Amino acid sequence: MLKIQDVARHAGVSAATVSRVLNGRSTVNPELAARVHAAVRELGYRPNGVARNLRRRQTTLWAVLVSDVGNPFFTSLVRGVEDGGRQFGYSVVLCNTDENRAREAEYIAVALADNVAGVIISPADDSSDISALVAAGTAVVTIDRELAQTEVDAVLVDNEKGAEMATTHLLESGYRRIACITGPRRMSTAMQRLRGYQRALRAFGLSSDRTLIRHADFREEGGYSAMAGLLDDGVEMDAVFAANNLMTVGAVECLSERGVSIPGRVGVIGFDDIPWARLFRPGLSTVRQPTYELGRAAAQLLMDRIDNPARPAVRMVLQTELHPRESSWPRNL
Amino acid sequence: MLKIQDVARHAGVSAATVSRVLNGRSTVNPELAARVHAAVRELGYRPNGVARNLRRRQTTLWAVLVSDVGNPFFTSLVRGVEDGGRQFGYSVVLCNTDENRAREAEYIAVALADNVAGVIISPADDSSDISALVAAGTAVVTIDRELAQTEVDAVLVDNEKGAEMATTHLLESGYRRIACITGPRRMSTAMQRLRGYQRALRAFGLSSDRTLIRHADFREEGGYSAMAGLLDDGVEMDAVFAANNLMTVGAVECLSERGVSIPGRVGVIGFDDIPWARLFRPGLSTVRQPTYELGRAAAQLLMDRIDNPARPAVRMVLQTELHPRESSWPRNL
DNA sequence: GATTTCTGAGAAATCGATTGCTCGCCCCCA
DNA sequence: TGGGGGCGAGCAATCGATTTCTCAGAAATC
Repeated sequence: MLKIQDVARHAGVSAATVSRVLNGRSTVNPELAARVHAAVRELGYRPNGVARNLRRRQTTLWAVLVSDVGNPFFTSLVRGVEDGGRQFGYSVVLCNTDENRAREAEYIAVALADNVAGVIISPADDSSDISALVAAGTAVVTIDRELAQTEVDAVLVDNEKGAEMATTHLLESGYRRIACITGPRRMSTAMQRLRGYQRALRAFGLSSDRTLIRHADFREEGGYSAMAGLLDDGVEMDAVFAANNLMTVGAVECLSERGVSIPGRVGVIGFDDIPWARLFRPGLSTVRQPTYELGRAAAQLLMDRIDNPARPAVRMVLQTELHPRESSWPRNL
Repeated sequence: MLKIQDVARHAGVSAATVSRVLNGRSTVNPELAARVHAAVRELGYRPNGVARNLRRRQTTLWAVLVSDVGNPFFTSLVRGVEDGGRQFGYSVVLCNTDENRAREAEYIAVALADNVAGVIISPADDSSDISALVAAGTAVVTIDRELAQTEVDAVLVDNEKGAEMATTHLLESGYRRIACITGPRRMSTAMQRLRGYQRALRAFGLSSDRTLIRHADFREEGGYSAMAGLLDDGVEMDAVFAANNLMTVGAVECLSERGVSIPGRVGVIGFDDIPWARLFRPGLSTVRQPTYELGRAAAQLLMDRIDNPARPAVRMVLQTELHPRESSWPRNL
């Protein structure tokens, strides 16, 4: 591989000048600059990024930590981050944590060792430890989920409002005994969506019934077994609100397997969209989150933070959209 | 940030010794080693990866270039690569090329500048230029698609066989006028799947009819308009084989929009699985590719290649699986 | 007991770019 | 004409770890 010295020699200037020409940090005699550019072109020189990173004490790398790109929610979010990153000249290192605190800690250690310029993280739970990043002065943006302790930039959706919309939609469609399958107690999104559900019931003059509420793990199996539990317990219900996409799918699978007709006997709505939900049988009603935009917004915030480490933390909240489909078809009242 | 010198001072040894202890490349007096370890623990020292990378002239980074993680095929594949990479101590930089040669070239340039240890690439087309990588001695594995010119490791699926299976399945289910919506002519997968389709017809004693064959772009819109074209042209057909997941979805959308019943009037089967295809209306028949395994295999091959740059190129072919569902329900013969 | 070999630790070079410092040169003004 | 100021280019230090080289002291051999 060629080094800057080779270019310098070829152009008859010093390495410093080559560097200055390539980085444009200071004025250089146009004639010398032209010679440098010519030399670069002729030799096909490409600066060694690692050396540059060492000297600058900054890389052009971002780490994005999510539980699993396999979840369409994160797929689209990561894509948003990547597009944003590319626009600003950063590459994105993909880190799947599988909601595992140890894995998360490991990736944070790698991010620190590799001197990444910034980290976008959807914390495994509300007490995930990002203090090492903060201490090292690495730019951090949390996304989708909130952190209890630390004061960092956050990009969120209005979970409470979205869940309220979903539940209200069911209520207005004539459903009255609405079950709620939400996520783990230690996850901000799960609790906010539960609160939205309860608020909608209250606003409708209904009291919330503990037996209708289940906490699962935000995974397909979790949704499936929570649904199975509701059925097995003989809980009286005519609809279910599932607090994320995978659990919605799990719940639907359980219902179809047991021959419970949707929405005939149980109406269904899920938080977060599912790709091609309209092609499902029945078409699944969902509350769509702006997943791609979430990623783009996080990228923008991270960039801002890198440029201005001192600015106060921002909390950005995006809105959801109701997509009613057949699974929550109005009841005959 | 602490440096190796600080640790050395704290432990009362030289920096070289600290390095040797941490990397275990040479024997060190156990007592000194213990002191070093203690110092590392007490200070919370973490080696600077960038400096290490510069000196070693090797990073612990892989780049994975795919057209779009948003496509469930690549999502799962990338996840496989990431899991494999993590196992071997590599982080994965995600690069979405959107089938765009310029974008691809850009990412290759970045990979080169950043000295990544290896690249896993699904080339945008069969003449994508990876010569710069090869020239620089970077380990490369192509995945999913083949390259016409270069001799590099490749992980593929048996596209021809899979397409043949799909088509034969339709034939055996009583369909006779089978349309084929395949991808661009410059993509190996598209051509192989088309050949498989034709082989199945031939084996069944049917000649292949040019009007039944359409080339689209492997995207949802492409599938949609190819399907629309077939209908608008009044082509006589009773089934359609779509050569990838997104085009299958597009074709199905077109059919449902126009009220063409599946499989009543047109049977459908698609190459490559779709998440939750069984929940679609109707359940979509597919040929499943082992996407995650593809990624894992590529990771393994890349690792092998890094360890042994001289070994001859390997071509690994994985098999597909037929998943018949309602959309290709047997015809009344 | 003297010489050679071996072991292991420290000193210093190295990876390749960036950047602070120095210095020469030119311009301008007194 | 001499001195101050400004600009631009080169030298050399620097980023922080790894690794080669060197050398002291212990062990081994005759």
